[in-house]
Amino acid sequence: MAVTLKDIARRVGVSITTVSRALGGYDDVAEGTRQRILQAAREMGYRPHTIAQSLRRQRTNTVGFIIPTAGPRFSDPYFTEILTGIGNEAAEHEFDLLVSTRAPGAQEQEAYERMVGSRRVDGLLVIRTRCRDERITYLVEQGFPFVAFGRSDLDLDFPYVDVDGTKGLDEATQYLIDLGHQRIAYISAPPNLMFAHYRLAGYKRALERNGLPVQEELITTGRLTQEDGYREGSRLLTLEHPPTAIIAANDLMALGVISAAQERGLAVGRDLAVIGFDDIPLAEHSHPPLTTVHQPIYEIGKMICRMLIQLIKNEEPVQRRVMLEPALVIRESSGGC
Amino acid sequence: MAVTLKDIARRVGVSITTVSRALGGYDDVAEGTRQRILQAAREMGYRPHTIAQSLRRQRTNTVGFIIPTAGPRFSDPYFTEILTGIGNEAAEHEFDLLVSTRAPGAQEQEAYERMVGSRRVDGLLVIRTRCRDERITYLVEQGFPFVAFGRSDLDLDFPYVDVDGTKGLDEATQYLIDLGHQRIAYISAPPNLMFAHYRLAGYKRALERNGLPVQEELITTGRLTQEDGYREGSRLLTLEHPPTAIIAANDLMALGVISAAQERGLAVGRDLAVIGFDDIPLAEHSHPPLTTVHQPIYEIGKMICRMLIQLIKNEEPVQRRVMLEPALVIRESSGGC
DNA sequence: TTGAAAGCGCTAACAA
DNA sequence: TTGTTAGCGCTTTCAA
Repeated sequence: MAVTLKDIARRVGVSITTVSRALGGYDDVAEGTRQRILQAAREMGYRPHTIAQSLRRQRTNTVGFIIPTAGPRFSDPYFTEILTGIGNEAAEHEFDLLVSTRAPGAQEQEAYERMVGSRRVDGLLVIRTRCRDERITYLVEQGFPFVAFGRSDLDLDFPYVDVDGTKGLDEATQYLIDLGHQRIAYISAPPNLMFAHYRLAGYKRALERNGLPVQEELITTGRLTQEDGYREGSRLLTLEHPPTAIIAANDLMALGVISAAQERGLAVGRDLAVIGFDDIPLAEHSHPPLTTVHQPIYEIGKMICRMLIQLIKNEEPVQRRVMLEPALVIRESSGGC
Repeated sequence: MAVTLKDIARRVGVSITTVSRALGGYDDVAEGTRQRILQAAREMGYRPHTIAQSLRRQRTNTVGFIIPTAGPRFSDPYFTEILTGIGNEAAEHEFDLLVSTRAPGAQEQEAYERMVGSRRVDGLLVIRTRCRDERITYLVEQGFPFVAFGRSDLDLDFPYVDVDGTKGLDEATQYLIDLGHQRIAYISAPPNLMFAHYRLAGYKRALERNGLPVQEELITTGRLTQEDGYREGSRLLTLEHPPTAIIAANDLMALGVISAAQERGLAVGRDLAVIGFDDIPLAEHSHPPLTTVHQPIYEIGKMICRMLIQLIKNEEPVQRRVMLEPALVIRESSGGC
């Protein structure tokens, strides 16, 4: 059976209260008593009963994270990386991490309501913000602490971290234009995702600034999977006037584009330039290595988790709205190096 | 403020106990009373306080999962997929999922002790079993419920699910031999992982059965990353007598091998055959599509989670030791189709 | 410096 | 069929 404060109290011959105080690090315990209690606790292998603490303190020391998965074979490396960041940061603060996996939709919303309503977590992490994001509306409405990765189009004030996708895509596009490309295609993300618009805007802005036409036939959409990148890439490459460069809204789709190009016997980097977004580890070791807009995914995971914990502890976070600069990482898939 | 049983009791004019019983679905509550209670609960938006329930019932309805991450940029798609399986199955049983992310080592062991000791979870999921696996020794010692993905070399009885890696690699190797390959290299997994040995044994068994020599220079090891696959692939391909086929212990390394081969101007599937293991979604859409030994990762996640929940609920699981058959999925990277 | 007592929200044994 | 009581393990007043 597990050791409780009661057991220690009985053994040392003091009250439960005193044991609690000694173990809690309060200074109104005589030094001798404290020593005896600490030693007994150590010898008996005492561990606080987190659940009991939570009930009493009305704080769970747990953050919740509902991963928006897309079907069973969902496996975007992006999520593992951000989860690692979140998990490691939580551990540093001795917070636990409660995870749910739900596809966007009714069940997902239910998961949010469950986590909030059951008071199992002190706060939530929301990633991949969406247009008119119901998760955010709900959490703001409930006054429940949360931090998002991504901005929102709602007129609501909430803490978030985001990467300037407009700037990232502008830079990527400009880079291709500087290399002489005139027909640059873009595979966008599902339009319900906030970042889809920012990135698309950056692509268009760069074209317009350089006096290049924004052509509808060169803009398409995929669901962020390698499969969709492959399919849309194939489609673009079989156009009557195919593009000489393709940018994808994320790396996974860019890798799909590379497959599509290679299947057609094109040498990526020479016959076709390809650029992605995210800089997942896979990007560096693809063939050819993928030029991409880097966002520090692991660090972002740590950051949103840290901000949330500060919020929970009522330490005002240093910054409520963090905007990070993306960085174009030039590798071989874009040619010109 | 959150609604409690007390609030409902006061409003309906009955005792807390009666409310608890009505909501708990017991049948010793008068139908009229029950209806009034249910309605009040609905109207007031009652949600049970999970933490309080846990403390009282001595059951958390939570399973723990400590993900063995390898560094910050850790992003094996394999883990997202198994996590999705675990998470979805847990949700079906109304169990929560507590996740930690720790690199194998002292901190990881601490995480196990913390989860067990703090009584935050009713059971644990252990994946990627290792030789003399300390996690398993500890959990068996503690008598703590857990289910593993992978066997162990310890003389201990515990429930697990595994895929017959020996058979999988035997089949893959035999397939290459049947295609006429004589020099087949193998990039193995870190030897502390249990599956490394099973798979290696399958490779050797197939060679020996066919009277082919097991050559040390054709057997090497990588840490399961694409980067290591790339590096070891490059090394193998620059041998004086390079292999005509390379099998990797997982898909990520196989993808690295493909990159290495393509960099050298080799056409994978024609000049070099490559086979992986896992069948991550990425494998299907690589260029060329990767021949690989399929294991149903998502289903395994669901299965170990289901078994654990049965164990926790004291329903004896149908099977304590499940061995799944792998299936060779032939695509273009191995040629011959 | 210490202890008694109350109570977080819930369940369950027992009594009525 | 319902209510009273006790208590899960802990923290935190308040009083001594």
